[in-house]
Amino acid sequence: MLSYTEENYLKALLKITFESGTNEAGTNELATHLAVKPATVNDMLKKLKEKTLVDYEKYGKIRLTDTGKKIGLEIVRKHRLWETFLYEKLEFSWDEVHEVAEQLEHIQSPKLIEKLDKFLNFPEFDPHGDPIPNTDGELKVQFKRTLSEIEIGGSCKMVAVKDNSSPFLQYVVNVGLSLHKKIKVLSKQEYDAITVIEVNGIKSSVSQKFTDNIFVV
Amino acid sequence: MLSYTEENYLKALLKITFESGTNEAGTNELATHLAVKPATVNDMLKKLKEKTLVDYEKYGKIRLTDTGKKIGLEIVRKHRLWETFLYEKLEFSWDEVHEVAEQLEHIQSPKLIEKLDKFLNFPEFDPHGDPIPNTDGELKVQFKRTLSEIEIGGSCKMVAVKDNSSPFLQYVVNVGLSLHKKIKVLSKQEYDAITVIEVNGIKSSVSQKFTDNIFVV
DNA sequence: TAAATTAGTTAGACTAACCTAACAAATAAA
DNA sequence: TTTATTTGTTAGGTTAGTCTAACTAATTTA
Repeated sequence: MLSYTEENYLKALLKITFESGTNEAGTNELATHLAVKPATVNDMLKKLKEKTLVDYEKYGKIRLTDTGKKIGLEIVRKHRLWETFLYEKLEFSWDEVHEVAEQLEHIQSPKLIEKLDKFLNFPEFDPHGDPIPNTDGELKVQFKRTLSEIEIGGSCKMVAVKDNSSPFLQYVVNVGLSLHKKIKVLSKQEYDAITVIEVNGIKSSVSQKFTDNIFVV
Repeated sequence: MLSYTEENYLKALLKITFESGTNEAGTNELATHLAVKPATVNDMLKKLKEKTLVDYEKYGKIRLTDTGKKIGLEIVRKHRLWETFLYEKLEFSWDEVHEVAEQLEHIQSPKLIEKLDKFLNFPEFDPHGDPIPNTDGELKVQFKRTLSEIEIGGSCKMVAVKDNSSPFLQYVVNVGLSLHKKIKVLSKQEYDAITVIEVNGIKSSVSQKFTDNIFVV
């Protein structure tokens, strides 16, 4: 049985290594992610290595072992199922689900998660469009691009967000967007990539930062 | 913000002081309840006193302050709402809900509890028949007696159980009983108080220990 | 390639929650 | 009312997870 803290380290490592593409992470990087000091991470890495959850050598890169990855994915599964529950059943808004799910993901009860999954009718994606790993840690990968990649005059459908922070999600809601909404790209400035999009007939000008964080198909 | 552990101390104190009738608890008593050593309780009492959650003097009795009681009741509220959720929505059985609710009761999110309460349609009693405190810590008290107090030939309706342990609850299910079921008391041995009851037309012989732990009206 | 910067490590310290062992106070029993 | 028992306290120690400060290794830049 892992502690709350150990679980958080695995989850953060999963995120970092996945996003980096290289499957590797550094001490400082992980420290920043977890909002602790590098020295603290160093101590914890020794413990995680001892438990064969990570692979790492002094001054080397950090990698998750298969077991570490599996446990990390279980936590992600729990997190995303809880987010779905909060959003669909308890009427939480898009930007409120994450914080509470951060706590709920640590509840230890395999039965609870199975039952919750069933209660939610085995969802494949959470309210942010992120795939929910199944019991074996497998997840549906959907082909997707960022809104930035859509050519002028093109149309697409929003399927996920990259940034899960409240300010961003509230901004998304403000321009009339939500999951599965259709977006038209009307124009784009050469100079600063400011893009004019149309959602539900309403036009908005958004930045590159914004379009980079919207996933579409 | 209280720690998980501090919350458990308040909850245990609420239970002990309520059940004793005197509104007081002792160090050893509390230690037994929490499965820790008296020395540990002693340390924690100093901290709780510092935070004005308990009243106590060296070698004296432990009493909850109004604040301590209020917080304790909030935790009981959360615990019982979660039990109701697990039982009614996720099809957990009677004897499985407690353990998971012990974890869920510590999730910090007032909004979550409000929403859950609404989702469950503002229940007043949990699956064991225990009253759920409202936002102000008030709870519906229902007049009730134990099954032991019912005279021979009498009838009654089960409204709650006193013992929440799995073995007892499974036993209750085995004799065909559940909340709001009608019970007939057919006979009772003078010598050892073995009682023959009838539920749904099925007769069972049960001990005094059993009848003491069934609440009826 | 030598100096500067960044990344990672170590040692030593702190807090919360627990423990054991020894002791003191209060209560019950002889 | 003295003794025995139960109950509660204290002192000192442990572990997990955190920190700071000082250090070393690796990498980047001039």
